[in-house]
Amino acid sequence: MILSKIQAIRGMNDLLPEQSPLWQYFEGHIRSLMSRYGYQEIRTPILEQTNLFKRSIGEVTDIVEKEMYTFDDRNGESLTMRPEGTASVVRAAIESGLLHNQTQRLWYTGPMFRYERPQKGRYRQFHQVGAEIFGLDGPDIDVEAILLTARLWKQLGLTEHVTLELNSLGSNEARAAYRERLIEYFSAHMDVLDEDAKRRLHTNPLRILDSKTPEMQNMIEQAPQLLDHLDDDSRTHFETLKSLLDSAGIPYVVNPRLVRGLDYYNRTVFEWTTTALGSQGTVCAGGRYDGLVEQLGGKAVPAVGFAMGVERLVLLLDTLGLVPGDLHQQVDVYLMAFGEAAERQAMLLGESLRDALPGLRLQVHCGGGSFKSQMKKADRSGANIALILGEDELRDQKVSLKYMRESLEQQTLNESELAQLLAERFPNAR
RNA sequence: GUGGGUGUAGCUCAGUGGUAGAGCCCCGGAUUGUGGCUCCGGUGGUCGUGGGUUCGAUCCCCAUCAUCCACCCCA
Repeated sequence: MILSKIQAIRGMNDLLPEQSPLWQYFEGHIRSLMSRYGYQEIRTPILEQTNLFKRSIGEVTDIVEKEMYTFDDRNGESLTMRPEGTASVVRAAIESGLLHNQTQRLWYTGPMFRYERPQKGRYRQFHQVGAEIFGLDGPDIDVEAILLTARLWKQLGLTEHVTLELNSLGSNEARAAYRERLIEYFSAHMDVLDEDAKRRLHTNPLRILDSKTPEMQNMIEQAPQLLDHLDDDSRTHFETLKSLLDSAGIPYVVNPRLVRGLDYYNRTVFEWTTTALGSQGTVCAGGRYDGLVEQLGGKAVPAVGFAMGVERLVLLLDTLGLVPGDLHQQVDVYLMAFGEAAERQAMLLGESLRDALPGLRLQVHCGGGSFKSQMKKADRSGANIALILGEDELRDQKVSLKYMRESLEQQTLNESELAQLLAERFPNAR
């Protein structure tokens, strides 16, 4: 009788051993980078009260309307698996008093959940790395956030493959006023609007500017420009931002149609995009959200942040062949043993080598098998050195050392000679 | 939610209306304690699932599920 197989939930993937070194490589860069800029890690629960996301992301956004994993807890309270990280971080920061008369530079990473049709670079459980900075309202901190991401691209070899797009949404008031003007303008051109545009007219009119429908292009060209309706402060903020980026040597493209999908943004918004991933081209996006803290019940505090999609970036590295070659080599030394007494000895030798060389990646063979089969496993492990503990070695209290990848002669050593040789050979192991 | 492609061995894929094959992987041997190359042998599949047509379906038809890509939207 064959039982039906239980499969992973649609759009939720296992990270298999073959892929994990690449993820660790990426995460390693993130950790050190954040620390180099003085950002502190924050971890928040995956589940939150549903209202948190409704109040922050916006009731009429796609995310809230149809993409959230929402269900009732056993006590009847509505819970939601976080579709993004900012709302939770703001909630936690307010709740713990982190925003009381102080600035904070925070970062986070973890899984996010959105009920969407999966496709390349888009999954129902996906991972983001993000940063949120509170208590600073100048363009200098916006630039810092961008510089941080630019440095990451440089470290990963991605600089030439990504483009920075910039826009300013203005103050919340200016944005609201512009929104009304847009609705007015589009309403006067109802005959040209397609289905999508009509649907969005009163929910997210700014999005209509992004439409690719050919018949609408002329009309969109003539539409009032967001950048022409900025308030003076926002204009100055944006001009300074651009000038700081210029002096830092960071190229960018001003995209007047760049509108983020979440309601809480104001002033600076930016996206890093690539053309190498098909239709999901955004690998990192962020912006300023000066009103959100207050909106979620805190004292008004300016804030800026960004989030990047880990799956997309890992995929990009893979696609572009930017994965370091030695990443998949997971073992330095493979220790084989033949016969019960030697196996017992090998286990002890392994532990003693790990005591002496904490950084050494040593795999001890288990499960017996012929000389040939163990040698084969040593080869497949990727180890540069194989250690052999057989009858002869056991009798002489020695270990044979064989170089698997170089034409160096095999040696027979006692344990202290062995430890010394390995220490020289793997300087980082000590 | 909409559209299209694909589901055959662990993986990558051939194939035919008469119940299946290759390469890789894995195991063993040629080689008593020396891997990679070569050669030989072996394990492994209710051909996604359910129904229909048929004497007979892995193949044709329908449904369903999964997966991929695109739209929408987004990291």
